[in-house]
Amino acid sequence: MDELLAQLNPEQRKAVKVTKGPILILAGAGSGKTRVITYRIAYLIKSKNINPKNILAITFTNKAAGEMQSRIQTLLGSDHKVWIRTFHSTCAKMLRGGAERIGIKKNFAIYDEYDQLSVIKECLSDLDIDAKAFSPAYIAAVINNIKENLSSGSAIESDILRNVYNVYNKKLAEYNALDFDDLIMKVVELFKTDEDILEYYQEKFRYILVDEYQDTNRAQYVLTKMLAEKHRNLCVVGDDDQSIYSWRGAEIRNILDFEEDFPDTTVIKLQQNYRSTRRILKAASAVVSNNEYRKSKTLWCDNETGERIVFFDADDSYTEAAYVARKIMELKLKGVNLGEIAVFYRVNYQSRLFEECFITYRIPYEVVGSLRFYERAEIKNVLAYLRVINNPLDAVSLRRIINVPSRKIGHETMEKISAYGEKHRISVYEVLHEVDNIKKINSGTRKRIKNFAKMIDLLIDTQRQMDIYELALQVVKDSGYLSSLSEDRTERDYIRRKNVEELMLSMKDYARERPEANLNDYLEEVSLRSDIDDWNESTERVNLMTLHNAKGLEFDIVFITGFEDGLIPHYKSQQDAKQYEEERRLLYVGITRARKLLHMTYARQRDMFRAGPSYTELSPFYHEIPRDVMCSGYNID
DNA sequence: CAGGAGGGGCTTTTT
DNA sequence: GCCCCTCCTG
Repeated sequence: MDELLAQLNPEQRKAVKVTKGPILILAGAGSGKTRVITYRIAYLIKSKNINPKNILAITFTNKAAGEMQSRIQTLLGSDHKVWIRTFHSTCAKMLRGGAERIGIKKNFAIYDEYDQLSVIKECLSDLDIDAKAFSPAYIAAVINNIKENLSSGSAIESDILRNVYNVYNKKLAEYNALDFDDLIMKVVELFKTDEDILEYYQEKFRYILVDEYQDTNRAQYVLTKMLAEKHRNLCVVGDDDQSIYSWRGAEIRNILDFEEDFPDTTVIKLQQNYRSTRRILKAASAVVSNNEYRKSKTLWCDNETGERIVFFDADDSYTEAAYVARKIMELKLKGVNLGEIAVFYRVNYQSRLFEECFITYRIPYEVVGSLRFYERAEIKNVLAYLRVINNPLDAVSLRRIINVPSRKIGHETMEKISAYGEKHRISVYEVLHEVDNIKKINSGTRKRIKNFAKMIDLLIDTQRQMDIYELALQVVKDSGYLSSLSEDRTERDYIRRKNVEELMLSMKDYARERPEANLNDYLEEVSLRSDIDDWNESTERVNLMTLHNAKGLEFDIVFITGFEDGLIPHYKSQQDAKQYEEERRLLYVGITRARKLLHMTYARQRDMFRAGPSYTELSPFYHEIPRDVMCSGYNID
């Protein structure tokens, strides 16, 4: 351990060795944060003889959790039992244990954004509200806001919205489902309801560490505080300059006011940057220093001066993409690994132009996110079958698959089924079993419904004898879904079939790696998985991703594209000063990902979907970057 | 009454 | 460019 500690600078060492009481580690970009966190956990176990079971570490993504797991494993040279998870996954696990205490069955489904929108649309149709007057997306934002802040529905002023909120939650309860924010909120509720459970976890997790603390929301903050209250060994790590999730309810306040919440806090600032060149760091610091709302700190470094930041002013977005492609070709010729190159953009749809261009230039690339695998229709369909088998009350999934592939059970029929269920206070799934009582449905349709129900029942019965892969195979065969995809010979169906095959393969891996896991475990993991989790660092491909996804990563060479007013900062963030500052932080995050070389590009014309090309303005943040660290990229020809 | 075809609308970021 | 909704057909 001493050997390890010797590798750290004095501040880092202090961050590892102060194990008692509340600690705030303000870790600037590239200051060796991950190393400090992993060493800290290893130190607790090895030098302080803390039982690994008594440590909880919360990360922002599953990917980060996985990396931390393996790093600690390497440091300790053995298996360990530290809980390293995201907030959502931590809460899901806690709820699997104690949910029944607050009226949730433990096979609850986890609803993602799209499932949530389905439920909201159901509410609107039930309540006869025009979706044009209140858009589902807006309502989702209202609902999430309430839950993220642990506020109550009664705080909603609009009668209509308050009503939707209540009906929405009632439906989730009927479906035995929780949305993302419920996961956190319900655990807080559980802790408030059952002191024994809270005490159990307080006793269990004597040492708590929360990474990316600047991106926690109110609910997560309260949860953390409850857990840490007894032993008070709470270490939070973050950087207010990298807070980029306020739109998801994150409160930068949580990190800025930590010392007020815990007056005896040890504050440690990690301000030496080991990642980027001086010029890159200078640009990043200059940009972010324009923010009012931050803890002041100064990053410094001993690193090389490095190349100037290359700024390219393109006539249009196609030229921009071509510039990036050509620069990448040049780099490749110089022997640069393509995996060390990343292209960042503000919004997902920007990836398309780069993809098209890279294909013509034959540049291998990998897009993180965009068309998210687990959100593709065919994948969601297969998973919906599994979700119904796991939790037949899950009406969103049931509705999704009852007519996929087509069983001639359409909209009208489903309306009748829902109405019947509503009237007799039973679930949709139960209605399927007494469909003969609904005379309004013709006998042919009733027969088809009964066949469907029989198939699901059979799958429910047999699931216990199979692993997840075998079950899914049974599902796609019995349901006729696989053959329906095979029948058509369009390109689209081919891709869908390929995707389903890929899903099946991943299930096979899952079943092999985690033989003890059940269907419930699998579905939970898949529901909480993010794009970045599935991304593997490759040496062969250029990485394309949003600025948000770039957080926590680093690359030798970075392209920040679409450096325009309206994209960076995004036009929807320009009214509000706080949101505007967040856009600046987003840029800061992007710049600080680069180790050696940074390109920034701006397209004077960009196709907006409807009207043809529209003219753009250079980002106002451009003028915040000191002239002397930049140069022009015009000399490409 | 299911389901395909065609028109209109809209695109931030994500656990 | 894609998704959703509507309208029309079978």
